[in-house]
Amino acid sequence: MSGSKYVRTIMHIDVNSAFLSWQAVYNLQKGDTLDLREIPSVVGGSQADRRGIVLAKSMPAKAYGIQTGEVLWQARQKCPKLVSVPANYQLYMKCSNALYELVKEYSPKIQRFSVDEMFVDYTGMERHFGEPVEAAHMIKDRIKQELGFTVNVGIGCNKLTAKVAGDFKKPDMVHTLYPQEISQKMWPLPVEDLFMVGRQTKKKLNLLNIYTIGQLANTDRKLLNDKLKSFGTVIWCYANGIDESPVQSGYFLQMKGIGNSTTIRFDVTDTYTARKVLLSLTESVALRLRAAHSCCRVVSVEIRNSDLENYSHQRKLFSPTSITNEIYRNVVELFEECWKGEKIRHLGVRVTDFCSDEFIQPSFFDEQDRDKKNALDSAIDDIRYKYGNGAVMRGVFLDGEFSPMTGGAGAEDYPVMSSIL
DNA sequence: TCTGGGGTCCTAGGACCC
DNA sequence: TCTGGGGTCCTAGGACCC
Repeated sequence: MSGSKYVRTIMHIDVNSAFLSWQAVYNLQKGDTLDLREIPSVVGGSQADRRGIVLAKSMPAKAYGIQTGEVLWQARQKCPKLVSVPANYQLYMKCSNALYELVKEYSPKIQRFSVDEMFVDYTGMERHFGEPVEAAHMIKDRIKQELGFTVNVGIGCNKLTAKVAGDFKKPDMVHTLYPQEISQKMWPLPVEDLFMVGRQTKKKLNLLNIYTIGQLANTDRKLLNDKLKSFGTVIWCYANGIDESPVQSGYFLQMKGIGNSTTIRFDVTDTYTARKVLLSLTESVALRLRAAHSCCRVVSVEIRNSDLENYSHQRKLFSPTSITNEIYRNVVELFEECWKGEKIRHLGVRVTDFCSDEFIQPSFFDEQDRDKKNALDSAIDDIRYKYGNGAVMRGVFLDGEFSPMTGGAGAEDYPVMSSIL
């Protein structure tokens, strides 16, 4: 009966060193004899393209003090024989989907939280697959045997505690964090181990003499609310293991925004080149928007300059659209309004504030050939789905300097949440 | 010789309305 | 010449997540 002691049983499944594990499994299947997981190795961006950071690391690489997000040349200084392999996002998406398909057998309520994490509502499933810990081991071992990589499974009675439990000792482990275990298992941890407590928040909390999750849990809630506003209340609740948010199965989740951005191989100093990059980004963003059967009401452009400073400009549209050319026209205007003329390292395009594409009321002021433009876009989309993104491209890309479409996962998009609420 | 790319949510300040 | 106040919308920026 212990499985029904609590109102809910939630599991959090987290792939250990996801990108690196997946790459290792793939390479072994391809016939490689070397297992990347067993040597100091990282999945990293290309240094030549100025994307040289560590995206994922093996356990032996971790032993050298190499961290995710670190620049590659620094990582090499820590470990000269470090092996770096490029990222293959399509492969990772396939692995993620395979994981999802397997876990789906154990509950109808699964929330994909990122490419390598998901929440499973196991409430009421005990009669099919046994007690939570038993089932968690079964799921974990099946993933290892059938898919070839390891995961951690955290079990709690809400998403927050399940996620914290999943972060306990790795790899290939099952942990629980039930209410009566919170003070013993979670409170001694440093406060920055709590979900949503990043560098800035850690600094602020330390100034209040809060160093552990337990100290945060036992701080006056009003004081936190004064110092950190509503966010103070959120993390106070988390520190006390309080979280009522439901596991939301994909169908109910709505994308709030779609964006693509890219770091350019060289600093851009002229409008013509910037426009080409922006067009390439807009093509993928608009394709994804249409694939989601949505229109957007807000368009925004982000610039990162060579000093790594970011700024952005956004605009509310007169009427919603999913037409590539309309989005692009706004993108260009926004860019020209906000660019300060410095060297550009990185550009981004994002659309937000969605509505369904079914019943768009064309405004009187809209261009009259909307239907034709929509038809053109969907014809191009069809060709791209059928023959690949390179099958149709704008004339400006013929010189091959930039890809005609930059970024985006396309048809496999699923909502990703950064907040569990 | 140099820091990615995909997201969500919150807040502050200004404009504008009543 | 006194100088309101609540509410909403829009935009920019920052914090956090993976």
